[in-house]
Amino acid sequence: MTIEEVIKSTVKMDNAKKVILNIMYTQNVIQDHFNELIKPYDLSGEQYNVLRILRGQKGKPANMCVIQERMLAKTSNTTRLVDKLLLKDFVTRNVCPDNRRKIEVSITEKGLDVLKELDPKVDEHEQTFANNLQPEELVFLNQLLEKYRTNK
Amino acid sequence: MTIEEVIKSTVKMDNAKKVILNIMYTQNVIQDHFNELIKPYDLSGEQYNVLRILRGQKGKPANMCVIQERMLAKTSNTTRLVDKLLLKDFVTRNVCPDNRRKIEVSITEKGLDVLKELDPKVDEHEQTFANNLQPEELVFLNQLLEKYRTNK
DNA sequence: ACAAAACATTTGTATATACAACTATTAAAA
DNA sequence: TTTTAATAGTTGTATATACAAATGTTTTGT
Repeated sequence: MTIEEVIKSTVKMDNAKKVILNIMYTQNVIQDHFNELIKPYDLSGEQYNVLRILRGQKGKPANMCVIQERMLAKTSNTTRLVDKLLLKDFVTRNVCPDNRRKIEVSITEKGLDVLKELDPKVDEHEQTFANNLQPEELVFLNQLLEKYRTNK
Repeated sequence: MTIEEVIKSTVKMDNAKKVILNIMYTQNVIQDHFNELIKPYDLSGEQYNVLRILRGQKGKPANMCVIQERMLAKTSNTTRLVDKLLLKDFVTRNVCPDNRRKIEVSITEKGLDVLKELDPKVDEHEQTFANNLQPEELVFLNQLLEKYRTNK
């Protein structure tokens, strides 16, 4: 389905406009698909993202600002995302003893278990889309997107 | 900047994962850039989107469900978006005389004026990104994204 | 040592997203 | 014709996004 069909556009668009819409819409499609996947786990997409970042720390706790800078949506409100994860016992939160401005956030066993259970489903989610392209096309798509973002 | 640099990833990712992150992140970058652009106009991105759809009707009013299906984010709450636009006198809203379940939404002169003022800035926004690619690359990027979405 | 600046995080407010429940109206079935 | 089902839109609740202001802590400058 072309982007014109998706938004039922009557007028002709130039490629600059089409690319923007295609990226915005594709992101929406991916996100909707992913939300279906994690819905039974009482997690939002961004909460999942935070858990992934914490697991990536390999035992080392992460400060709020470290989490922030590793997230895709740079304007997310990390405090409140961590609040939600705390309520579900997926993370712990402690004041850093060396610098009391900082907060140390760590993923719990329970959090790791949820991620482990989700791992194969997330892989499948990624593959479902990726399978539509040839391996070389995937590489090229990454290159084009990175080039498209130059200086932004 | 590669997507690994953006999220400061330490571990190696396969291309299926990279593409998802690249699309999600690129969408974020585009949106942040666009939000900067419309901030002075007291419009959100989705509100702007609704106005664009209404202008595309060329005088003919649009029902709520028509607006809904033309939006990129298919789960947006059209009622409340139109509410906000009404408060700013950018649209009118009337019950459809033929079918009282339906609502007819139209863009006002004031709404058209805002769009007209924004048009060159939006074009520039689109070009800023598009200029990073060659014309053929733009075409190819569109094709890859559309193929990537196959059956979704 | 003290004030000012920088830093890390939290809180408040408005809007948006996601989704389920609800109301009203029209169309279809019995 | 009365009930049932389908359709169109609204409202409620929880979460997320965007951004500014506020709080508390540490660092820097004098």
